[in-house]
Amino acid sequence: MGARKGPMEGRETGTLGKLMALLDLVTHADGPMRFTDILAVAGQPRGTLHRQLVHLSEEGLLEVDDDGRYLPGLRLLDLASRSWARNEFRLVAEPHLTALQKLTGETVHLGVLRGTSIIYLDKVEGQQSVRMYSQIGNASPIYCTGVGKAALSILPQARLEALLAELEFQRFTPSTHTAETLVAEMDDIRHEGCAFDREEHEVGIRCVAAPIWSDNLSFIGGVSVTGPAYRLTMERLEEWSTPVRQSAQDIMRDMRIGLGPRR
Amino acid sequence: MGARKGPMEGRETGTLGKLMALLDLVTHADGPMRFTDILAVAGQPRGTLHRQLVHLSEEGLLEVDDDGRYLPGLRLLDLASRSWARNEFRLVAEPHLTALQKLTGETVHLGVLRGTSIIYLDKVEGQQSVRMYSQIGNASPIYCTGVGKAALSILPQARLEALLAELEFQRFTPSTHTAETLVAEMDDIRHEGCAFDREEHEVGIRCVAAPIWSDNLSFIGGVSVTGPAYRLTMERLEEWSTPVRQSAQDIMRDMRIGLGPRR
DNA sequence: TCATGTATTCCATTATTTGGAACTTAATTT
DNA sequence: AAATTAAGTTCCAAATAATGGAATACATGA
Repeated sequence: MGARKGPMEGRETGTLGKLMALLDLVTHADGPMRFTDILAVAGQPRGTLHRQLVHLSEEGLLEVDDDGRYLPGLRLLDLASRSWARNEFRLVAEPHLTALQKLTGETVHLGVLRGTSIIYLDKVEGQQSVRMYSQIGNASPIYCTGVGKAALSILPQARLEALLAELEFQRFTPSTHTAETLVAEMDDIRHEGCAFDREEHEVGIRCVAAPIWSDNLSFIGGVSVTGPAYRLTMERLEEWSTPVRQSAQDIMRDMRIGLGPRR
Repeated sequence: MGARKGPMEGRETGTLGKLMALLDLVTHADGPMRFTDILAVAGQPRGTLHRQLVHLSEEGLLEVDDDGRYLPGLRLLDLASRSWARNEFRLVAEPHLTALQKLTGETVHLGVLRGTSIIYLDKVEGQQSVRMYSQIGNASPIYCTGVGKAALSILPQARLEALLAELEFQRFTPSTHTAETLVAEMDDIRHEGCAFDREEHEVGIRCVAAPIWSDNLSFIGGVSVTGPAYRLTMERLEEWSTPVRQSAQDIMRDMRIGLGPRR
């Protein structure tokens, strides 16, 4: 296949890139990893890997438990809490998310397109079930979430195709899209101004989402209302598409004010 | 003062250390920074700084807005959400935090000692005021928070002194401790098994906290109940010191089970 | 004790980072 | 519009840090 050396050939971040790849590896694992476990999958020589792990640990990006196993470090929490607290999109959207939650009584999400994933930036639940923070920061597939499909719908054709080419479609439920059915639905979404998730990511969960974007498309996201299928019938979902679209509009309006005249 | 080259001389993390220092600088700033702003404070030559910023941005640790200003990147959120979701201390403690919140009706915090700060790992509020995630991940001073003082109280003398030597005492309220008054209170805390925050960090906020530690002191943290002074009279706080201490005990018991027999 | 799996250190070689200066681009003034 | 100043980017020889194979230390259990 192709003569290129590998995927992501453009990325040249030197030492940092290698260290971040390793950090990702350990962070995305199911549990703590011993040195040998990492050695088996990291494809680095012993000496190199050892020094890299020591450096990451000394910086607090990884931690070593009493058994010498490596796991994600708490320094990441501190860094992320600042990233989150200062995110302008989230700050502007917050009151609208709360209002939408009160109106519908269901869970409201705010997400943003990053690469080929949706990253959730905020979540407002009704009967606060104590599970705060969860979900926030999670990277979810773009092709089977409401926010993801809404985001796709406003991409210009070229960028859409480029993105689709990078996707791998995994089947989560019987309704999960394939490349073909996803493309087929795009026109509907563009026409309606909102996207429905009909149990495409998780059985028993439905959602309606509307896109949010900046004038120059330098960023694209969305807002959604999510809930169990027994409460969120398709009729109810249609009904709520109006307030969801309205929320998206309101957030966009406030962002323009917030940013002021460009320069 | 002393002949050492600088603080943290032991840390030798090469390229990573320099990049993380830069990441911290931008992340801890009040707002987005332009290249020149960073240049003025980073103490790095133009060429070097530029490449570092490009590398951090390509990895998603920083982002560049439409005006070319740098701010914390969302990659941090993804990394942190995994660090948080998998944190064993937090997972074990969670049901106990919820129980304690229900019993007292006030806000419950879980924190862990990291260096000279307390990092908050979880928070359970009553009338969930929608402000989820906030506070979690925040690094707070050790000498004027309940959890911080509780953690200090179980440190062995040598480690306590080493830590105190590194602290700079900032006066947040009229009741904030100085080095002397803090040391003086230690015996009380050790005797009582819990620490009170008598509006030492924020006027109008009181709290009672109990320490949590592992057998070998490889980790130290605490649990606390926090609330407004008008509700949390000192009598009420004394009353709740019992369930708080009990929660700490329960969490420690469950952690030992969770970790299993050491090896 | 010895055997075995695991983690750490060493150091000559190799690759990356460094930083001053030259260059490009954008914004501001005359 | 041209000139001036400021802001950001690129270049490349020298300095520095990362690499990786092999030797060494450490832990565990027969």
